Amino acid sequence: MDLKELADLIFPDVKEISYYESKYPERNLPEGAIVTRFAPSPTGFVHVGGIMQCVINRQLTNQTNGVLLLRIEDTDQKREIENGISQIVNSVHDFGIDFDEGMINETEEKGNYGPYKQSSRGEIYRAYAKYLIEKGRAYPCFATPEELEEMRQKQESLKIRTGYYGIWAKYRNLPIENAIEKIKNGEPYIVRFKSMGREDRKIRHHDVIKGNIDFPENDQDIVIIKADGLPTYHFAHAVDDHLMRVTHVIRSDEWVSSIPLHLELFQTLGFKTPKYCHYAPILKEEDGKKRKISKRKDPEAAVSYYHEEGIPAAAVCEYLMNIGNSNFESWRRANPDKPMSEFKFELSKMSTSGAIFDTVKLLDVSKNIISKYTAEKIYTDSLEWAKRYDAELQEMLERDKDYAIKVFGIERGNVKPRKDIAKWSDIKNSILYMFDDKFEENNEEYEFQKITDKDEIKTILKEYLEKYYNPEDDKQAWFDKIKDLAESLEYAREVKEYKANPESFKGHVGDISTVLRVALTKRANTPDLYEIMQIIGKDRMEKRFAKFN
RNA sequence: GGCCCCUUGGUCAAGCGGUUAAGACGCAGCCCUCUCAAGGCUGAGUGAUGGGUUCGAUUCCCGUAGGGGUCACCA
Repeated sequence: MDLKELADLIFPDVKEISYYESKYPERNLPEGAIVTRFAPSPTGFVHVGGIMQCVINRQLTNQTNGVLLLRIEDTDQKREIENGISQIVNSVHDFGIDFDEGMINETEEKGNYGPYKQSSRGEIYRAYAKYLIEKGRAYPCFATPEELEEMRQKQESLKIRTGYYGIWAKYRNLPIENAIEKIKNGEPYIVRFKSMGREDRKIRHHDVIKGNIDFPENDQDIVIIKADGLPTYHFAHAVDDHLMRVTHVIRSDEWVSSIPLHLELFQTLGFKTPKYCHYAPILKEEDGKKRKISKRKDPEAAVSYYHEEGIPAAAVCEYLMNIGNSNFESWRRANPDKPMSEFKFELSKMSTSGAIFDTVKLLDVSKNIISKYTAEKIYTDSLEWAKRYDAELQEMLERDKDYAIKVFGIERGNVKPRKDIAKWSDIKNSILYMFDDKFEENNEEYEFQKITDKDEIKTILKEYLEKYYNPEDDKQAWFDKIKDLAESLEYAREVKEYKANPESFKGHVGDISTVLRVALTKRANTPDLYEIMQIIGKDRMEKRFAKFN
């Protein structure tokens, strides 16, 4: 009766691990290339934290000519959802990120280090589990869940550490022949790792982001193969990241406490440990306290939020990059036109404490990005958004493409482009008055600011159209004429002039142009009035002004 | 509770023993040949707390408090 026999009994038909070691050889990549992975469970949409991880992973692998792979961690089949994998691939793709290797939909994958779905890797995990049993570093455990629960309660009442370790590891030293007998009798069991660690010994680990961390050694005999035959996260992590030749494990810091375990697992399996990079998750403030941003409670955690609001994916990526490496912001200032991919991301510059997600700042980033777009791109992107979320806007944009592009071209395409759009859901309201039917439907009152006398307004509008407005004028001539009109009606040509002697005038040019602006748009604030008049044209201006006759 | 991590303005943060403690967002004010958006300038606002070490601590050490993570046959 020896370990080999026990191992053969538990895992009769598996390959030697040497088979897998040679099947998945070291990757032939340039010095310093980072191989990393995004490894979600297919339990629903990716959330911002996941996107942030992908943005960072993509940046790092691109800048080192490395590999980014998508591995699906579906070892908990209770939690799976329909089309979970496609949803992940698509939502990440929407942010401009694609994977070099891994799953591409529910069933297909690409790359030479697969399968990339853990539920398809059963025989691999079993091979390594068998190897551990043969080495005497794993063993079958027959404890029932009830037994385990009872043990935990006992430990709690004794105020000692909970878990399956030391004297509490009931089946750790079960004689092999007893184990074999129990298995032959059909008693249910799972496979546990046999830890050689001691809680009273310290280890120091260097995390790429967090720096040195000291922990007690792991001494828990954790489960490596569950009753369903699938591995636990910890075991799959070691086997997969080794076999996929992952160099950097970049994951949220909820995993730091598992580092001692993972280190022992890698060492016992004879694997080279990857570099660990634990980053702090994105937080949300609530009632003065910080907590991890949550898909259920926080709309901005779900990627669908950004689509619905019409915030460009590029803006979200840049904002997340900024959370990752705060020096990105100054790089972006210095390099306004370079693609984000040229920024050199550094893991060691990531913050060790979590950042609260700042939607206001995101909108500022977005505003800057959109300000660099051409009118055509704004047209295309906002139309695409409108098709999904705003039928009215879609109709407005589609009925005359050239006209819509002209509207988006107001104060755009010059050195100092207009910066007033932060998201596509903003634009309908800001261009409504450029469309006659929408302008007519608008029931708001005309809010003339300073000049409210009806006859005065009538005079201004009438005189302006009859004597002053000429569509051929350039902007300077156009403005000079408004000044001429102002002067003729006893308003100051210049605001300063008026301010110096307010009693000598009825008002100033600004008051006159406000009347024109409000009569034309029902808005007191609009972009450049000259351009608006150019686009609307004299005929339509006459119609709008005619209301005051 | 044990173990581990974190703590600079409202938010993101730079700094790595000597600084008037950067910068960005936000906020307030002023300026910019018409209103906005933008831009420019100015301003308010910061190292949780108590001890050390040191000529000198935001920076190093210890304690305290607060916050977070983790202690599953979930990842």
